[in-house]
Amino acid sequence: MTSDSLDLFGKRIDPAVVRSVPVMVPLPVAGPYSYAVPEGMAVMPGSVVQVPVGPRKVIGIVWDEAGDAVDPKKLRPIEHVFDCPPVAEEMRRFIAWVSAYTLTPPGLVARMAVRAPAALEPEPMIEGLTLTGTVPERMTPARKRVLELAQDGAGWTRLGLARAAGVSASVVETMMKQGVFDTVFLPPPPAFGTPDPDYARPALSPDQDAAAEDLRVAVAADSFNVTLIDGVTGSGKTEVYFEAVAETLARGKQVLILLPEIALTASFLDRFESRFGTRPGEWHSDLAPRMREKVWRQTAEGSIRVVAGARSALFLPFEELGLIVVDEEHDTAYKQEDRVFYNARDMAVVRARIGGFPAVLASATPSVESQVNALAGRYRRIHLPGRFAEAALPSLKTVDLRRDPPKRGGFLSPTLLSEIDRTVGRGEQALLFLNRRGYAPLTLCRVCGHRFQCPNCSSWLVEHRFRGRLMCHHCGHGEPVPEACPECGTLDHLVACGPGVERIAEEVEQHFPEKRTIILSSDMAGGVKRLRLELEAVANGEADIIIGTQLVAKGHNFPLMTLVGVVDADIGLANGDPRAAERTFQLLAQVTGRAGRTGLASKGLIQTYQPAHPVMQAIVSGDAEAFYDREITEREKSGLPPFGRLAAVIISADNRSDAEAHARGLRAASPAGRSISVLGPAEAPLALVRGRYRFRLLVHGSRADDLQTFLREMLENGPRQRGSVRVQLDIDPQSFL
DNA sequence: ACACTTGGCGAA
DNA sequence: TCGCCAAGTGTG
Repeated sequence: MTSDSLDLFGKRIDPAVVRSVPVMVPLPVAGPYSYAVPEGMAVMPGSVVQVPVGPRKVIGIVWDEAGDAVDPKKLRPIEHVFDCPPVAEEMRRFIAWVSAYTLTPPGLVARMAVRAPAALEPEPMIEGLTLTGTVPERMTPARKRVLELAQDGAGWTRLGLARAAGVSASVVETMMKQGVFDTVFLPPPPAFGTPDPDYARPALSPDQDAAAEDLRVAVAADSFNVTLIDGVTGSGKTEVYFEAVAETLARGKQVLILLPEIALTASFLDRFESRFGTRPGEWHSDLAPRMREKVWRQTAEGSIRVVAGARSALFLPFEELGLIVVDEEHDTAYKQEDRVFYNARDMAVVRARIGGFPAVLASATPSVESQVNALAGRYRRIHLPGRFAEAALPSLKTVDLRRDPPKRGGFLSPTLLSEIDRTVGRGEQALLFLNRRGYAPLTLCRVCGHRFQCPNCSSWLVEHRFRGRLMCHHCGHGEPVPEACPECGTLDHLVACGPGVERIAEEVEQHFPEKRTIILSSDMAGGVKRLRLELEAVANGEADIIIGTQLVAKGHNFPLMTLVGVVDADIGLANGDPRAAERTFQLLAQVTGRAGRTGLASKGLIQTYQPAHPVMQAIVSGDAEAFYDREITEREKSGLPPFGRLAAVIISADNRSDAEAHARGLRAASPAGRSISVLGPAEAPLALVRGRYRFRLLVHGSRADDLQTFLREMLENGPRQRGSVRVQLDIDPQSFL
């Protein structure tokens, strides 16, 4: 090969005449790479292709604009164009926007849109049968039945026909051999039925009907708008936004319903089915690979009209999306905190804006930022005033733990215990809520005071008595509970401090030994499947007293539940998180909302040391508006999100001392009023989880060269992308509208 | 992201 | 001097 010709496809070609296209490859690089298009290959922007990168092959998307220019001699050919609909222009713009906003290399965002590799080729055709007109050599009753069924036409498979006729497969086989049937190839049947907007129109209350009409208007406008719909749990938000879904379907467009942790909300699929006559397409992380492919493909081809999915469903290749609903919009599960950092609720709004269609955010306890957007008029607001039909709101009271303390060694106050007694005595269910897994959140040695700490991340190890282990809830580290203190060697002097759900269960069993007690905790053995079964068992009344963590706050319906006791409402109020009050309010409102859904009179008792705290006041009085107003004012005062400017930077480097050195330089360069914190790789995620920082920076030690310049520039001009440095905005409600 | 190369350090 | 592993580099 001479230096100025290119050995492409075995022919020498003048590089000047090789056609090349930009291809977005799934690598953390600044832009698309250029590839040669072999003669006879047809590609267009959006085509999904296989290209070589170094020694491996990757899936890429043909892009619109070229990246950095490259020496034509380096061009390598596209190896394959997948036989699937090209990634739509809307989706490509969305990918580019998300990349810029989250400061993630575009290739890594693009990768999320083509993550069902086998779906890129058409689904294999199914072998079907048609009648040839030939009659069987001997007519038997079985053969006759088969023939009769086959008359009515299309789409029989060998097995399906045999089964429908009630004969064995060999009957059909023999008939085929005799030439009665021809085999034809049929397209595979759609994995999901077509939802019918008129299947079961619900009976709505006047309030709900007005809200539904309001949403229908928003959908009918056929343009970008955002509606925030709120109302207490049980007020019928789902029924109302289903009407927006129906309207969109009637207009021939597809719908995406985002749900947090869909794996656990089977009841949602049932509700959808009873309204629309069929289940929606499902999309979440533990979907079987085969189903994943089907859903991806059929969403792209338009045979799936509605997808209910977790946050990653935002990147599905809808053919003609016309509405996104974000249910439980306040839920933190919408934040993806690895690789590409994004909040699916915000990106859903962006997706809608790019597509020019409406978005609906629904929650009984909206996030403060959505509240702000509604108040500022950027979002339309629909409020559902009360519960529907006979369902009464629980009457809520605080229990002042200072005046009404539990017995020594216990965590349940006499007031709460006697209320549990009364409730289960009537054959109803009581839920005790405590957002702490395990037995005790801290273990120490009574002799020397040694506290068990995680070797990786400096948080306390949580005792799990069932498993006999000490676990780190932050990084997953676990070790057996030792018999002797590792510090002073004393035997049997370890003491558990504070309650976890296991310990509350122990206390409950002491008081109510004859009652059926169950713990519902996300880390119980048996995983998601078992948990789903247990939730169902509880709903069917197979337990009297339920002790649950956070997950019981999430949308499950327990018809017999008439008492909710919050064991310690103050958890999480004093952890330095600027959103602590908001989170606590949401959690308490959601968990107390579990009671009384089917009309039985119900109660909520909230144990707290701070009955005068604004959160407790708001919960007990039901005055959410006042609480939000206060929260917003507080944030304005403190300059915290969503109103603040850059508050802090976390540097997480492989090498802590490198990070410190960078930070020293940065502090010198930083404009006044902006603080910078440096945390090592282990501490940074913990601080982020606690929400103390608005900005994060993950710096990979080996690529830190540009860090100094990058950060200085960012502090002065706002975020930009550079190298492999990644920055995430926590919340900034104005910047994406 | 991932495969490959480089360079620093401990054992031979 | 070798061999190993962490750090660094390039991919079209």
